[in-house]
Amino acid sequence: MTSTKTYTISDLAKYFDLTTRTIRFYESEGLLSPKRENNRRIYNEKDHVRLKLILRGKRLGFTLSEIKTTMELYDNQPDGIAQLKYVLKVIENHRKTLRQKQTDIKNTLADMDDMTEKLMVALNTLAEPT
Amino acid sequence: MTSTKTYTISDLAKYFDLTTRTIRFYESEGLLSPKRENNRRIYNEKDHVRLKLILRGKRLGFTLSEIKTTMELYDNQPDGIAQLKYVLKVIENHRKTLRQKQTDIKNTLADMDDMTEKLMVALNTLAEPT
DNA sequence: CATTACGTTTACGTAAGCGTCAACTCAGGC
DNA sequence: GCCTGAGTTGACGCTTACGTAAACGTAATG
Repeated sequence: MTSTKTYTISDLAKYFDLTTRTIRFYESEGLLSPKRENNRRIYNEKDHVRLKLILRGKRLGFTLSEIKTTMELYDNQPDGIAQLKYVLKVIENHRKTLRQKQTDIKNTLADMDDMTEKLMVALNTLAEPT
Repeated sequence: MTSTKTYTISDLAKYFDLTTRTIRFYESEGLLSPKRENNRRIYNEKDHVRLKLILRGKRLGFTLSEIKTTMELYDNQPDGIAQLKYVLKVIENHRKTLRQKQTDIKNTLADMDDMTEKLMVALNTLAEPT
């Protein structure tokens, strides 16, 4: 038994705090393709993971079609040498994008630290008048 | 002389690799408000910095209205104690969001490393047949 | 059997982020 | 005086990522 856990659409909706509408939309965009049982969608572990990855991608600011392209890239095991090299290149580009985001975050956090300090000083001088 | 460098709209467009349309759009959304000289927009250093911050926010996946709200928060020095505490709270929330993004990036990079290794192995076995 | 809960598709609506004319102004060069 | 280049304000169009309502099916429950 390879742990064949399944989920209904509302199971997933609750778990990820989404609406069922959203999940169906992701399917219509080709990001998910669950099995059907008399027309009801049945999701398995793989679908669960995919949805998790979709949301992670969204939090990072990627569009659904970018996320789709990436997942397809990872899904299809490339066969030829050219294919393999191509995928490696694409991944390297993704790495660059993510590293850019990392420095963006670092800088933003630094700005926020500055701001926080100034605010704390202002708060202290207001809260403790001589 | 406090270095009063100024820019035209196309100066900024070139520098940040945007269209002038985009810059005007940001202004119409209240994110920029350059001086005018006989109806021409004149941008100064502060505007330059703001635009840089806008783009950084965009790269991190924030909407323009989120970016606007944040910049307004940072611009207006809060006066009352309640105001100060409120701003500190908001900043703390932003920090949480950014930290979430940081772990998202870390996980994604780890996934990409896994993928890269598999691809390299496949590439080697293809490139060096016994 | 009627209700309730949960699911389905189809279709229209909307906000965000610009692209793309159109129609006009204004300063500088020849 | 005319052209050209750069700037200006509308206004319409398009895509993305869903919300929302309509109209219906199915399964379990009292």
